[in-house]
Amino acid sequence: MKLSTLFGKPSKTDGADYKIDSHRLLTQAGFIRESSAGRYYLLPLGLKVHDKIISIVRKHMDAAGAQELVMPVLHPLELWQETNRTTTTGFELMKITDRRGADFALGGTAEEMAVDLVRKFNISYKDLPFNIYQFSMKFRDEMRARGGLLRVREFVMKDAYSFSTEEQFKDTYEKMWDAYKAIFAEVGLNVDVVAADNGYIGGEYCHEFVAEATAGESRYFIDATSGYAAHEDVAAFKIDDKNSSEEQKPLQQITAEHGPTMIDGQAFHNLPLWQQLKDVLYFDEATKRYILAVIRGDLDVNETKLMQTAGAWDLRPATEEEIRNDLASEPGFICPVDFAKKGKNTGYPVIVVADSSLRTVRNMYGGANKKHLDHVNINMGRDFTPDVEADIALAQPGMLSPDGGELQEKRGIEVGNIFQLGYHYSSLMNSAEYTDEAGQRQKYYMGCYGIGIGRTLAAIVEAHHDAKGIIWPESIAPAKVYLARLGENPKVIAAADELYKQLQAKNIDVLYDDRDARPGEKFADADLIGLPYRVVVSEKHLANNQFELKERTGTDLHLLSQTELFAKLS
RNA sequence: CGGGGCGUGGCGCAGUUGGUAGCGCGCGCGGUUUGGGACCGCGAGGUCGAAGGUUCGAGUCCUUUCGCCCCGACCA
Repeated sequence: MKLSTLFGKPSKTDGADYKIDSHRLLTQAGFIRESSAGRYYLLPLGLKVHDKIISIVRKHMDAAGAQELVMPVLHPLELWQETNRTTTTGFELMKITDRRGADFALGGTAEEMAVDLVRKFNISYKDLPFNIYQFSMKFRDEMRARGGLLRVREFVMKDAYSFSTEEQFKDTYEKMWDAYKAIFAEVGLNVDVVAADNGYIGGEYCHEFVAEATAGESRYFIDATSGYAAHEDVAAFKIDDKNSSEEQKPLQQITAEHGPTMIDGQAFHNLPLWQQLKDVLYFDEATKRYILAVIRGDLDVNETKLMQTAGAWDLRPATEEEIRNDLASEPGFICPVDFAKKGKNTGYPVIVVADSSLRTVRNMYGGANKKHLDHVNINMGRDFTPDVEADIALAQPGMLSPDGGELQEKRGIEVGNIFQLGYHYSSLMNSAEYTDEAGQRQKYYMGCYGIGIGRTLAAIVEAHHDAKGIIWPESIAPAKVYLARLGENPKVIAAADELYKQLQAKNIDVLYDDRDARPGEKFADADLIGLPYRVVVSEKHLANNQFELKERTGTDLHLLSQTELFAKLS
């Protein structure tokens, strides 16, 4: 590669719109260019890195026994209808119609396609387990693209789908876990493996591989002493007892002229926040139910946990009109004691979900479903009985993990995940079965495993850069050596040209800066592009038959003979 | 989708009470330079996001619309 003819040269100026280092550096150094929001051109340098990441992923997937194939990008829409995912995906499905009027979804993930392929082969237990994967462009009509390559609308994903019996699954899942650890280690990323919510993909448990980064969007908690790690959506914690041994006092209603916030209530009663009963009313559009979440006043409702326990899909806060007119209560004074069982006008049912924290507190205070009327000495079980009692609370930094250590909050980039899908898809789709030893048809047990290649690339830059530019780990650098010649002395040019040829002959990837540019510009671009080694050919050192070598990570300049140079680089 | 901001050469920006578009970087050519982003000269490059309107006249005023960025609800 010669820089003089490279398409996509580095640029001195940067745009003002880049908020994230990887976005700015990758653009400035000539790796990517934006097309429209969330859609990027991958330029020659960027593609080299992208390809290297893919090779590493492929190597470890193959080693784990997975088999690569390619699926169509356009998915017959009937398949998505078969699993009811045309409306329930977390991302907007993009659709397209061909000339005959057949509807397709632009693939954003491919569980249905994988099942559809497998069921065409009428498999038996002898074929299990197996794992098939592909690298392909995924389309997601994200509500908001952001952060350069961190969150885009089109990206290459490695997606794998495993098929097995339930007994075999654990081994497959662990193999993928190990493969992912190896992949991210090899590309230079430290990742935390965190328990996460499986969302629209279905299934019962999953893990995200998160590269710690301030620019990341995922918030998660870890307990450094035990290794417990969980996304904030699912993070569990030990609940501290407050006054559960206190004697239950008689329930009372009192006039309470105060505003609608928690703070107003606390100030009025002059009691601790934890003794207040927090009530949050939601409506689930998917199942047409009101969900009243009740929790200790010092905690917040975790909507992901709430949706899981209540079986809700499409949760939104109830409006003031619904609270007043349909449920005969009052914003700021909602209380599960004598709360409506269903909407007066709509008839929609109400279910009350109580957080486990309410077991730790007695004689709570809270509203009485009328403006300026409060209850005191509310006790769960005596004064109201929830329909469901579960952990629906958001973890907070400093709380104790289920293992007893302190929870630390971290931020990171989710670069991969592994899902247990279980029988989710094989139950929803027809003929998703194999024949067992006894000749009986059985549903197979599935898992799926994704890695975003572009996001991984961006995460690597987030983790490896300085004020001057990118610092590529050697495993995925677009080339190993940045060769710069200084000045236009014919002897220097000849020597540099010769060195370039010899490096290529020895299969050392080299980017040759053969431009007629000043030294400062070449050094600046070398730092910006961030190859592991910089070799300089100059009049000054050529007189002694020496070349200068510098590592991107260091500041020392080494003067070496050509033999020494090759020894160092190969 | 809700809230905020912005659209003027490739990039970053200026453009006053409406009067027919300019600066820096970059790019091309010539020259002087050459160890941390040099300098001189010449030059190319813009339907001012789009459509409609007001006006003798619109980058500027009005309406509509499209795109982009940031914050929030989502995810590889």
